[in-house]
Amino acid sequence: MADTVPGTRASAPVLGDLSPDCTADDLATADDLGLQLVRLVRLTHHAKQQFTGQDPVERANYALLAALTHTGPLRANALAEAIHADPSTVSRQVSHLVGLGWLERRADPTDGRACVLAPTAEGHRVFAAARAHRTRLVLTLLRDWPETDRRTLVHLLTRFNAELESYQGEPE
Amino acid sequence: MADTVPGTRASAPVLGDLSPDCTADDLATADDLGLQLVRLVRLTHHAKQQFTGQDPVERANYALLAALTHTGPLRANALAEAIHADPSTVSRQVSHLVGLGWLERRADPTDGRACVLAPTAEGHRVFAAARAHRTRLVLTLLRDWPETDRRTLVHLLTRFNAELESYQGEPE
DNA sequence: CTCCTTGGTTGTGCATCACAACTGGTTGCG
DNA sequence: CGCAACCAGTTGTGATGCACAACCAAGGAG
Repeated sequence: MADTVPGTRASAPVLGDLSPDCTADDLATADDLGLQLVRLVRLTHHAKQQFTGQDPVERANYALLAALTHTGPLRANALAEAIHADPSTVSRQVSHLVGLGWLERRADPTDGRACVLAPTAEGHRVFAAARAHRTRLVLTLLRDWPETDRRTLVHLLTRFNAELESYQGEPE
Repeated sequence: MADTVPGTRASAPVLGDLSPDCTADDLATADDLGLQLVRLVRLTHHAKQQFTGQDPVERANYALLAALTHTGPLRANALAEAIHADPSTVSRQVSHLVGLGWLERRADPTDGRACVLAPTAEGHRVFAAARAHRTRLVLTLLRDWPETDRRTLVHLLTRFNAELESYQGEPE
């Protein structure tokens, strides 16, 4: 599936100067991984598109609730940073979720201007339901996989995410 | 990193009715995978954001070129289907790429109204460069990984993509 | 009291994309 | 031959999601 088209891959000429100390196999692996990552993003995007409307928790809102349930209550700016989003974006989404009654603004006792954000009981419930829905989908997709493979994928993907995340902190 | 917040996971009560024949471990794995997938999408999205402008090949254009170099020349509709996008979107993007001289419209000999799309030499060159750039990034991210792990990740991710893709064809 | 810092919100504009309506070439049937 | 159904592709329109920047408001230092 990778390099059936001549002149396309051009590994040697184009990629040859990437790093002196990596083999052609290394390059091929990295190249494939890039390919699959792009494909995954496309596929998930498309999947989200299809489920729009039927799932009550929109994608972005989901990220907010997930972050808050993971780390506990956060201030708006901290939340924005946690999900790698702009504070303005988070602000609007928070307003929305507060309007739905899924999120609660509590005054920070230590700083009057700050708001600490936390999911309400209803927020927790809705989020858990959405999460279950997602998990159900994953289970369906992986129904024929041996458990070890699933675990391995999770493990490697987690590590990859960590690499990516830390890289974004210091691109150098 | 997963379930440190009590009351959040709620695997047993919430996810208990997913499938009778899967263990709690299965659930936890699937749940984690869902989490990591969402995280990955977010991270890659953010990364794209940062590189916007410096990379000459925009994300969508990249997908077009990738599909064409993979499968060979395609008609517009076939291309749209290949990348899971709307024909209208593809049409505009194609116009853009043709304007840049990276894509070529050839009349289909078998059907006068159809256009077969193929990258130009320059298109191939630009795409290869972008691809090399991406590969370089992946190599950097995985520089400390053993090669076997990289291979395993690619393998499992490819399979996962295949599952997802075929699932989208027939959601039932 | 004043100025500066900091947390958060709103204004504005851009980019992406899908749905739907439309144009024009193609083929089949009377 | 000519009209009708059809199909490939394009354009109009609107929705969405997001970031940058300007803007308020609440501390805190002097």
